[in-house]
Amino acid sequence: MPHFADIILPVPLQGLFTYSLPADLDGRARVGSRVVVPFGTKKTQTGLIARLHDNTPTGIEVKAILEIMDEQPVVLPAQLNLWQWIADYYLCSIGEVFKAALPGKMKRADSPHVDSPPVDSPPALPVREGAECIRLDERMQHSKVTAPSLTGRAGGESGAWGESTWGESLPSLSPAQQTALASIHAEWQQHAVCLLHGVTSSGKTEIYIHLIAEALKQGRQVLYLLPEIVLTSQLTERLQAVFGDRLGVYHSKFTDVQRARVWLRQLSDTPYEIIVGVRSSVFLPFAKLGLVIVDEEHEVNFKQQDPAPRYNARNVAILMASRAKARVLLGTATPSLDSYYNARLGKYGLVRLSQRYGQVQLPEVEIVDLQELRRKRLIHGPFSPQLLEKMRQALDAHEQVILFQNRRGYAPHIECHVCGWVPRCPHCDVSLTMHARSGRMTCHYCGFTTEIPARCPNCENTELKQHGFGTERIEEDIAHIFPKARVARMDLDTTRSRATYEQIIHDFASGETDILVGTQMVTKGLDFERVSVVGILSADTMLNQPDFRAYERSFQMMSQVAGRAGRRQRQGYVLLQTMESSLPLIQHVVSGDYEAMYTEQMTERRRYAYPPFFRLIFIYMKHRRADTADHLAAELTGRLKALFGQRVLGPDEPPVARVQSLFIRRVMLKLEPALPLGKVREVLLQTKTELLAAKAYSSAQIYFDVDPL
DNA sequence: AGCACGCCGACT
DNA sequence: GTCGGCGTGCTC
Repeated sequence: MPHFADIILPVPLQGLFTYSLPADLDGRARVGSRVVVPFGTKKTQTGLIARLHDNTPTGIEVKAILEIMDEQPVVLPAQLNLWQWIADYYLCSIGEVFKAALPGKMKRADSPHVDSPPVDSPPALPVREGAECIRLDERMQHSKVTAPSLTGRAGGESGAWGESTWGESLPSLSPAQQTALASIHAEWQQHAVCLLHGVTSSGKTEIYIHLIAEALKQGRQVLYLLPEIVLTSQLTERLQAVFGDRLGVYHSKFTDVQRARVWLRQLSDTPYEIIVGVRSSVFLPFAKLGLVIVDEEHEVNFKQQDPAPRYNARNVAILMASRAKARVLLGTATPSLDSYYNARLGKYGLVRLSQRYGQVQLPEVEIVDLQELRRKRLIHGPFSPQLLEKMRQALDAHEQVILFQNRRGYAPHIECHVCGWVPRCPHCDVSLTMHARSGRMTCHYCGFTTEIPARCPNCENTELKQHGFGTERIEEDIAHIFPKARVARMDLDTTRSRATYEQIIHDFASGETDILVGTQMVTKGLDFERVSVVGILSADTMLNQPDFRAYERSFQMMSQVAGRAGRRQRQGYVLLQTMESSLPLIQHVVSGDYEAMYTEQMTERRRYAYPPFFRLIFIYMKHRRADTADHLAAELTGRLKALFGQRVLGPDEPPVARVQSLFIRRVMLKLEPALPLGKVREVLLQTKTELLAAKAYSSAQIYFDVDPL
């Protein structure tokens, strides 16, 4: 009988914590079970058993585990290994991974018992909070379905989704799709990962459905990753029509209880065979993973930005799949340079689908030269005469329009007409964005808001000048220009709740709105049948981002939003407004030439030693005092330069150098792929620990962003 | 990250 | 006289 347990606790501290196992509990202790332990000054904290052993720790006062919450593990050994890999690779603590992985409900010591999942209830159903709590441990009692779990249907109702039913409802494939499907199989003979480069509207989803059905037939599970929740409803409907209740959905707009249910169900004898979810679904337990689909694989959203773990779910999924001997399909119309490079190198298979489904033509893209229009004084607001004319034609023909402007709010900057005063966030180094609807100015970094002043606080002048156009302003202007058109706006401000964005999408899909104005949300893979015109109002806001990926990302966003035009029957029309009409990248968007963009960008990446040729690690430092942040950054840079030489760049200030009253400094590490990461990791963590141990820097924060996006 | 301890400013 | 600011140190 082991006497000690090494516990993972949800704290940003390296390592595990050793507790003693009281005699009355030791028979119940399992690796992967949750425990309640005393920690620090806190009475209780929920942790997870990572290891059981008999090595008496030295030099620390060992406390005893208070309670074991589970009879059976809630985290599988394979998951624990994955957590450790994530912590190592992304330079964070395993406790931070634990925190991100487990649904909140399952991490709380005060409510250790989760509603047991009624085996058949879909997670989307509203849950009666506070309904009778069944012990988690009893969940196994629900799995008295005699049928084999993975090959048969999941759940207790009879017959509705028997094999013949769903087998017959598979969508038929066009010759091009059939060829692609066969090619994917062929590539999978050689490569675990296959990249499906299929133009927008080429029918990738039908191919996915066939692949899913095949995996299920082999008794394996499928993980279908999507970059964003917005996309789940449309897709879920399509998949549910084929696979019914064998499908589970997992994302953050579901309640904790719903997510906990999905988790527990995946541990039961009757798990969902297909999980559709956003990045956090890579943390779910899979006993028999056979296929991972990463849809829109190029999306930045797969990388978690803020709190740690700053992991890339696409890459984690690929690793997971390789460990489970599962196949991976990366699908997109605009591959990330990284994935395309891997395909070119022969690390991934590559399959192309260059025809649109049903012979629909790719949209015609017309460049609108904003410089010329300004010079000739032919444009005042955000709309060119060409765009307005196309919109008018579309509306007259009862067709729809999408307008893409990658800025929310009303006006990104306002300024006193007389003295030049600009309202700024008191906590961050940014100017406030004006939101007209709420009558307030808001910081898009920390959420600070304040009323729009009636007069300049500096010179008392009442004229405040607005610069630039956000989606809110676009929406308002459109309402004036086309008073009869029904306009909707889709951005962070209008989609706070799941219901509202589903409503917006539903209304547009069903033709109840004519014009959809939005931020990058409208560029994602949404299917609308009657969109004939897409307007990209300002390509320049994307192109001018101070980021080496700005062009790659601009190409992706513009190509994706262009792909929303003319999805059925007729050719769509895209107007691309830009100040830099002669830029090669703009030409590549017009000609839909991914290869040209790839070749051009890869030349730049190679020349300046950026990914995919080099691996990047950003080291961020934050402190409430600017001088301390500077000193720390200088000290860290000096130490790293001594070890890594030319690979260290900086320190510099990120584009927004102060957020939430903390000054931010940044050091960039460019590492050649051959460099062993284990050693680098050790050195970085060591340096961090040493610097934070110094009294001057003890209240600073240091963290790493590995493979930043 | 929390959380408590501890040492200096404006308040009933 | 004390409430409370956040600097400092610790967590098996």
